[in-house]
Amino acid sequence: MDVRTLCLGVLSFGDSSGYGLRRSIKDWFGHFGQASLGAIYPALAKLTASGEIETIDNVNASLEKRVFRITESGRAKLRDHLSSLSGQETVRSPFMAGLFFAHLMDMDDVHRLMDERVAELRGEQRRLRSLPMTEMTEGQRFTIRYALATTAAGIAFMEREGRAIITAIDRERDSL
Amino acid sequence: MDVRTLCLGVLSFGDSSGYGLRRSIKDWFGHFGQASLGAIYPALAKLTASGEIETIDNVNASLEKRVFRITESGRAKLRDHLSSLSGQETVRSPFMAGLFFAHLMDMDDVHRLMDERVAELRGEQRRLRSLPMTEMTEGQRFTIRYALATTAAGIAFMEREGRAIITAIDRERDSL
DNA sequence: GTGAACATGTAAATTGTTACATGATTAC
DNA sequence: GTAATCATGTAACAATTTACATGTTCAC
Repeated sequence: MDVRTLCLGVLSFGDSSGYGLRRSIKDWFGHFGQASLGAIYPALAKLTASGEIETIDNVNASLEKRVFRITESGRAKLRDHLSSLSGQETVRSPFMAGLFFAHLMDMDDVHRLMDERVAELRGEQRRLRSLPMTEMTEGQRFTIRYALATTAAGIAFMEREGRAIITAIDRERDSL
Repeated sequence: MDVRTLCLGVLSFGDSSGYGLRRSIKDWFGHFGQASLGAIYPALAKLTASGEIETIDNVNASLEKRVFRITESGRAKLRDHLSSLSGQETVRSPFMAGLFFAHLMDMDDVHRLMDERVAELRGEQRRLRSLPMTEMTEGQRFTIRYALATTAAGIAFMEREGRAIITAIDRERDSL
């Protein structure tokens, strides 16, 4: 899902500003997509140009804030995108990349990388658990439970094998 | 990890052609990174220009094949990259995106998406299990076991809740 | 008053995908 | 002979990150 579709997705639940979209994408969609502000604003410009979203009148004149609303045409486009989705997931994991090459790294860096990963996983767990599950659709809850299941598996694995691997890598290095 | 570093990573284990790199990245690194041919060839050109890799003499003259080898400078650069890695992982999951918006989709598409996801997970499991674990370093084995743990959790979740969610979404839709 | 968070936008640079274009080798 | 796989490379296009540039509002 690209940034344009991510924006349409958030807006399908309610109006938002560009800045608000960044928060929403991070908070609600963090487990399946991400977008930075520098990508969101141009995306909103394109969506406006193609009539998929529109700006609604600004109540607060002092604060320069534009609030966007999805149009019927935008909803149709969102539906279109959804029907052509695939089950392929892409993962970019600097953590695993590092460990794959742990034999080339300082032990301190390996250690730091593992600590950071555990912290990330716990943060992700916290984020997912803080989402308002009761107000969500079945599908939304499903994705959160799915993400929680894999996150929990990651944490469990790190707790089970994290400490041991550090000493194992260290031992292995001595023997090489 | 960008494509350049991915290429250096493969080459740190042995010489390879551009085409061979694509296979290796897919087969060994599929759980933490990916690269297409259209990205690999330009990356190799840049790495050659900066002296991080070099072409070695071609045995077979009829087949237009260039074999690359990492240089000492390339190994140093790889080490540099590795020491600045972070624990943050980015996931792009059209599958979860789709389910998050399942209330806007055709039931057929939801069904297909789930089938595709399970097939992907099983394929990933097969790939990971077919890797030559005994010939690997501790760190490499760790990443594979980690990836297998999260993949297994995904499969288990789908088996446990996959069928139920389809009927739940359908029921929910009727009630809206 | 000061720092965090809110708020918008642009631009350079990089990065990457997909498709195009071409041809050899291998296994059936 | 024909399909799959091996093999290289370019180019158009799309997408994205990071940094720059600016200003407001809110809570302490």
